[in-house]
Amino acid sequence: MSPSSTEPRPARTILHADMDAFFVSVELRRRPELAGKPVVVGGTGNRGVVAAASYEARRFGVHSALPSSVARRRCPHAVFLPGDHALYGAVSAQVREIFDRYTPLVEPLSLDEAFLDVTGSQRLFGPGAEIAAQIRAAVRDELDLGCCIGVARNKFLAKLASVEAKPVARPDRIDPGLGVKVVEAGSEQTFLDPLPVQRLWGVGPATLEKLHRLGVVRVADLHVVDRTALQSTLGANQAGHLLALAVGDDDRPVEPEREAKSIGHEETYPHDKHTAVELDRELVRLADAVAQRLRAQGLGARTITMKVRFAGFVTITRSVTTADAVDLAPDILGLLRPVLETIDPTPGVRLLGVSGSNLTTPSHQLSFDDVLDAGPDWSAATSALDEIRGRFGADSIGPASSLDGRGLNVVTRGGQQWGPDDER
DNA sequence: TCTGGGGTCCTTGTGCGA
DNA sequence: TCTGTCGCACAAGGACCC
Repeated sequence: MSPSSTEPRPARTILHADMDAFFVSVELRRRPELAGKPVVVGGTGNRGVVAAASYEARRFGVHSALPSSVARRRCPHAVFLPGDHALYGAVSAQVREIFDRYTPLVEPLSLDEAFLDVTGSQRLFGPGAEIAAQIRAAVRDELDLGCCIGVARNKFLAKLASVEAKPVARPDRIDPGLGVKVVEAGSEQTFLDPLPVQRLWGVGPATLEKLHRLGVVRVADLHVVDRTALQSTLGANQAGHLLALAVGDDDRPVEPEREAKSIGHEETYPHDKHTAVELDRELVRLADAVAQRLRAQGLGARTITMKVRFAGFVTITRSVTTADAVDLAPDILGLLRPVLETIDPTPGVRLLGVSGSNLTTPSHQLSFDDVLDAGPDWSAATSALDEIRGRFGADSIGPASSLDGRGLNVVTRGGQQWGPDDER
């Protein structure tokens, strides 16, 4: 037990801001004629998924992560847009500027969500609910976008509150929602108890199934469940986590700067790949993309992981850990090629991925012995590569062995992030 | 209906040295 | 020398999040 757990914690005021159908709302700013219509942003191919749906599309059961093919069936008259990640990133930065006016403690969760700790801002701007209203007004007036904000004493409650503040699409109408929802001190349990248990952070389909078997359907059920059974079903860690959330306990701080723990790329192909030659070509592109991002952040990876998803959706990962961190594509390839050779591609591979973890500073500085050794100087060649890409764009140059007549680099953010186009 | 891409965190199993 | 155990690091996979 840490000393702090026996002392009363200072009360905090946390906001969770969540943009309304963010990607769709950004698209509507440049295509206002689509306002009021079902609009879906996401993968356009048959293997894509929905990234965002307008509330008009949600009335037909279209939601994020739904396969695009299903979305088209449910709402054939919707307008489907491929998405523009670069634009969303730029608008997200503008939203962030508004948040920054109210507190330096802003923790982005994604392009369209953030936590704000406004505990120290209230003397200047008023209570949390007031700050939330000011932020909403600024986002609406300056950026022509909607957002909902939850206000509570911690991140977990604030996030739940923002969901309660959101508009709701029903088959016959769209309820506009509260916009701002405050969970007042002392009312937390009344707020939590009736909620379905899957609203707790960390309860997905698998955990929900286990909880249902224990008779836990709502948050209130966690107060009376047999704790031994809960622990043996979920493990002590997850059981403790859920019991704490069920009484509204969450002391995680708002962290403005979080360091990445892994950097990776993966790609689903419109048609399965069946040969080692094809997979090797894809591996070259992925390794090059990951290496490029590692170098851009001044990092190297000690662990390199390859992910393979077969036609039947069975997914395996294989990783290699080295003493020295790598940030060059040839080094990553050198580690992964022997692993790839153990994979039988004949059943069909639908996805290949490469990621680096155990991130640290790279260790490819050449020693005198390396220079004497007549091997290729990948470090110098890669620096030149990065410079060319910096000046002429990411597609301007790439490894020749990755060429197959359809472009040089992997599809990165801004491309088909939500699945492949059918023709690719 | 058939499942993206970017991540994080946790659990379990295994190998190894003390 | 053999065996058991403990702690640690790593590998692999699962679950979850947006």
